[in-house]
Amino acid sequence: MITVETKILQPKNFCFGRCMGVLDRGYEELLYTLNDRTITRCIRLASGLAIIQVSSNDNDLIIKITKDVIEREDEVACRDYVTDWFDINRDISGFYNQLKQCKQTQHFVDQLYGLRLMGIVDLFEALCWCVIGQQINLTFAHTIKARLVQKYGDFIELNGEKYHCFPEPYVVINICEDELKHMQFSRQKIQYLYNIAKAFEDQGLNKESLLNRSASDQMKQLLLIKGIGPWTANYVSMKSLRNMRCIAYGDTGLSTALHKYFDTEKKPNYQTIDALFEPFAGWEAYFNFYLWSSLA
DNA sequence: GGCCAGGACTCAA
DNA sequence: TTGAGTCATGGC
Repeated sequence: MITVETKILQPKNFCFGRCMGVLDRGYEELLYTLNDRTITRCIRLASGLAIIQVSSNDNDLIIKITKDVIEREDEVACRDYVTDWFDINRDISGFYNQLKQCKQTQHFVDQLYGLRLMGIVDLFEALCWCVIGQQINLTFAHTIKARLVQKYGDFIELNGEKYHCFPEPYVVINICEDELKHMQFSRQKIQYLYNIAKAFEDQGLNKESLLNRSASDQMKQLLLIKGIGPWTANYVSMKSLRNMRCIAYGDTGLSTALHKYFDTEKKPNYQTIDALFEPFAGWEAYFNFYLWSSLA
């Protein structure tokens, strides 16, 4: 194993610590570890698995890459990964301008300054994570995800520590149902996970082809999979496909935040939500994300 | 013990 | 197209 270091210039309106905070919510999590202002995780490159350790100084994000062999394209791929993960290449000053116009939420600009819409780069992982988290509490959702990752996710070791990736679709398809039941996945969730994995393996679903389609086509494509409903399609569009015009309608956290800041009903309907999001046209996903983050 | 949780599905009317 | 029932288990 060898290690090389590369850097990304931090954009304006960026705060590494705040971004890290989103990842550090006290849940059991095998897909990354946080310590000493560094995030470490395993990622899957075209040339194999790599470990990246992301930290920051005043001007840059610093990425240490550890891998058996590191070519030039691996460095580029790692920088691309982190750029996507932290949503680096987006100028969010337009969002902040809108936020300042809204008296109920203008304090977010200070409270959450520099926070980026942290992504889930791997589309398959994003979809599975949504299904796992549907209608169960997040603590338990993390627990059963960790069981799946620990048993079936590829990993590499660094300093005696294992770093896992989320399992690939062909792996998930071949896990027997009893094993998933034993991990306490419900029958419904098991079928939904199989459906997603089959869409990737048998029907050629992948992130690159989806990104070549319009946002509404992306939604239609995702909703064809049994187990993917409006909430999941919007969440994944926001976190993985990076469509900034998504709202997680029906989300309990979103309802809680809107009730808190705008005195809506406890579960506001579509019309109410759309009206409140209207000033944030083009930044709906960020507004949604900031509303979530403000509750943490 | 009861209600709720980062929902989505089926089925009836 | 809308509403009730179902899934399924941990956290509080």
